[in-house]
Amino acid sequence: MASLGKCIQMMDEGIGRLGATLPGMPAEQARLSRLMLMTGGRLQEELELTLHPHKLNHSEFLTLMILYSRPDGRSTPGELCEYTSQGATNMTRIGNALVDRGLVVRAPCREDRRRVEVHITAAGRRFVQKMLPTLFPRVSAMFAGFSDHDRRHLDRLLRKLAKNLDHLHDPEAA
Amino acid sequence: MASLGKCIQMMDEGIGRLGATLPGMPAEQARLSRLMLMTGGRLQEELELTLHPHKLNHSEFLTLMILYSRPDGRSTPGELCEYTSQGATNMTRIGNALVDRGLVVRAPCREDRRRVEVHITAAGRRFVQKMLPTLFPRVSAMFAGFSDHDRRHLDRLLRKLAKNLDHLHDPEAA
DNA sequence: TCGTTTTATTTCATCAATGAAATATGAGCT
DNA sequence: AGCTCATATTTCATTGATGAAATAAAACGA
Repeated sequence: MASLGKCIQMMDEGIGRLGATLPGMPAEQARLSRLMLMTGGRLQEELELTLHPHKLNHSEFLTLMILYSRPDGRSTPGELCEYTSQGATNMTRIGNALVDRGLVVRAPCREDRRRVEVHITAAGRRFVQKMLPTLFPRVSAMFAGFSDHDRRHLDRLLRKLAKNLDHLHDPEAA
Repeated sequence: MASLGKCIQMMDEGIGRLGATLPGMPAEQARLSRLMLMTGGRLQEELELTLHPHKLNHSEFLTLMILYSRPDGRSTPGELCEYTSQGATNMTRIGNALVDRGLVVRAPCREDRRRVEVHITAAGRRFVQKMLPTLFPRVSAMFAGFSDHDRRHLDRLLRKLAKNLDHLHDPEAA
């Protein structure tokens, strides 16, 4: 696997030559897109690599973390679908996987019995408290050398990009 | 599919509560990781959506673009593997797909006949010249409202992040 | 009560991507 | 010539994810 640095260098040269021959090309924006795709992709690999020993995939991890970080530790499959960008079929599967491991339980919802409530269990909380800190050193290392200023800038720019991406599909939404 | 904005809001609340209960958590770095994962993922979906009508997947597109942007329009499977992060088996498949569509041709390499040279064809060039500009409006829209300053900042910060990610796996490499 | 809608699950079918190992060919060295 | 390494392809298998449609149960409205 080539280093990101190598790939980026390659990309820089390529876009340099491309911009010279294709009139009207937004070269700087294209470069930023590629940078986002490359670093984002590598970051995701990194996360999945770290999750693997804990037998979690990204969706399961995300689902569990949503539940853990909720004040009441619960949600419904429908809501979880929303925030994890998963289909309903998949969310049932994710729920099954987490239930099988005793990390969450399902319970019928009192107010609306069509719904199901997914609760994180005490074992689920313990699991998160053990596994999450193993991510901390890696996350810190990723942003080594970033000043407070850098972090605020990156935060701001990524949110701006996210907003533009939202507009791309639904120009009306906030 | 929930908007990125909604997901980010959710994430902010979650990390806020998490940071309060888990001592030693690098909350700001975690937030940036999530932002990178979310926006990077959405950006990738965006790209693949745009590529789909042209019957290209990401790897095929990348491979074709590398060839197109080379001064001599050629490379070898091995080198292409490097820069696309694909295995050799996959690169053979990608080559087959592009050859079948007449966008590239394979030729034996004169200096080292174990190698194969992959050349972009005239039809391949025409294809790129037609399809690539269809991406321009989207790419521009993604970075709408970004000043030159913003773009330079984002560029710099992403490269810094990329370098850190490289170090994470090979602390010796440049 | 009946019909419609919402919510979740189950069933079934893919589909896409990937990759390890065996194979074929040629380079390079002694 | 004979051995080892490098390069690409082929074969075979798997995994992993994903999702459409049918099903079940309950809310909601006329």
